[in-house]
Amino acid sequence: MKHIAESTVRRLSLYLRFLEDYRRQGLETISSGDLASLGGTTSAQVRKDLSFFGSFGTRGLGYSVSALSKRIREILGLEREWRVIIVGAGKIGAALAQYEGFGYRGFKIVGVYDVDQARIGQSLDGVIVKDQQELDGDLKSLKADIVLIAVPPEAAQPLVDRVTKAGIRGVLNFAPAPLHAPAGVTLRSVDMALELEILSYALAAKA
Amino acid sequence: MKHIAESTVRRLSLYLRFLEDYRRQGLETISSGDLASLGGTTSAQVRKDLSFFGSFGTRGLGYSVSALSKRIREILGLEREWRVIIVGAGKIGAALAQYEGFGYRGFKIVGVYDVDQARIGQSLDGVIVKDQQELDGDLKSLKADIVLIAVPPEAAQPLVDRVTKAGIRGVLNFAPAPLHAPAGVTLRSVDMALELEILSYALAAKA
DNA sequence: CGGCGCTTGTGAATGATTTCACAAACTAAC
DNA sequence: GTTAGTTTGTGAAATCATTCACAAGCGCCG
Ligand SMILES: NC(=O)c1ccc[n+]([C@@H]2O[C@H](COP(=O)([O-])OP(=O)(O)OC[C@H]3O[C@@H](n4cnc5c(N)ncnc54)[C@H](O)[C@@H]3O)[C@@H](O)[C@H]2O)c1
Ligand SMILES: NC(=O)c1ccc[n+]([C@@H]2O[C@H](COP(=O)([O-])OP(=O)(O)OC[C@H]3O[C@@H](n4cnc5c(N)ncnc54)[C@H](O)[C@@H]3O)[C@@H](O)[C@H]2O)c1
Repeated sequence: MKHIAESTVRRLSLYLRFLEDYRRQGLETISSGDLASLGGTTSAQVRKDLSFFGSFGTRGLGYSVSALSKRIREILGLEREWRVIIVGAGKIGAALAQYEGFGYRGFKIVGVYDVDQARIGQSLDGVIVKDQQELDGDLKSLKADIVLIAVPPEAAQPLVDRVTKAGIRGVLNFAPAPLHAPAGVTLRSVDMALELEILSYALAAKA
Repeated sequence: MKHIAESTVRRLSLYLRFLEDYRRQGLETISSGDLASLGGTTSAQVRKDLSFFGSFGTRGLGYSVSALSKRIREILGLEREWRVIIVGAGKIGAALAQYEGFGYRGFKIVGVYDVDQARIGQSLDGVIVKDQQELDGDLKSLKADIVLIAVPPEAAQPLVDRVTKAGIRGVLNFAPAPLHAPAGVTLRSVDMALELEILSYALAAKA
């Protein structure tokens, strides 16, 4: 398969949301134009995105909501369950652990870890916070696929090294630190302060 | 000024972090190669990014850490303070309200709002949660520049309409909903479930 | 003070992504 | 069954972003 741009994958994920809204409304077909106006893009963009993976539509009609949902789910790897571990049960880690938006798409929180004795033992939405010393063993025994990093920035790189050594191939980081992972590991970062700075740039540029 | 790509702005913001690390270490100059290896890009990319705004370096030597920091701060609009209001004092809203990473860069939380009587009156790191009925008036009296949306998805679009009507021109949204804002308003969304789905795609594509 | 070595700044080239534009394929209506 | 009206799928064109490659500028050393 040819390399697919991240922007395309991001949009596919959005299209899936819109498809689910349509399904909830009982609609059976959707056109590239509909998907485009919901997603703030163009119909040509939608069709091009889908065309990388095949042709799923019916000319004159559009796309079957259920068939396209299913296909996008397959493309994104969402037909399976992904087992997720959160490290750092502080403010953001706790919020993530209790976030319903993950479970809904097949991301299951199977463990939460911290160093702080005061936090260990706490229950976060059914998951008990465990001591980070148990992390290395649990990564394997719990068959974790993905680790979310919610520890202070200086603890983030050692943690990446640790979990990748244990075989983890997907990491989503929330600490504002420049991280590096070995080849074969996908590491993404969400940086909220950075998002605000981009907003700041846009606002400052206007004035 | 020519239009600057978001990817460039995002990198500038990263460079600023690295410059601050260098300053903390007492280093006075930094080369495009240094910035590049910290940021996982190339030295040509760094120089090109900076060249959109002028030429700040010294050939043979590199960039003055303090002068370049200052210049990037100006470019990003970070010499001033931005007044931020958070709407939704739930799990993520509370975490954001208490996040130190914002204040550090001149983003000051001046108010937090909710509908839930149980949450109103709570103190989050010094800021008292107020009733959302007071929001419209406070947006002006508190001179807010930016609103962070941390309410359930269905409440997000009405909120965008409301705050933009009150004159807000910058919105950072955390709800997984497709939002639209009038022209002149910069609206960005952070969507964590989407980030996990992109990760899912990458992991699934490998296997 | 002259030359060496390093690093910048930037056009030109390449590569990636988006948009355009239209033939082909289908539905629905009559 | 024919036709009018849609909407897809996709090459080609246009735009946007990154990388290349190198002349020019500057510090430093002798
Ligand atoms: N609070 C937010 O809204 C927010 C937003 C964006 C990013 N972040 C980032 O997320 C990270 C956590 O932020 P927070 O606000 O939740 O801070 P926090 O201090 O509330 O939580 C950090 C937690 O990590 C734990 N920890 C530290 N080292 C650890 C280790 N080696 N192993 C396991 N656990 C460890 C601490 O005990 C603490 O409970 C920081 O890097 C922060 O910059 C936070
Ligand atoms: N928890 C997370 O980690 C997380 C992560 C990503 C995104 N989100 C998104 O952020 C939003 C909030 O999530 P949460 O987990 O904090 O949920 P939550 O239920 O804990 O918080 C939502 C809060 O918003 C308040 N609210 C509802 N309508 C309001 C209105 N019109 N005005 C003011 N306040 C209002 C509620 O009273 C509640 O306190 C949701 O859209 C969610 O999808 C949450």
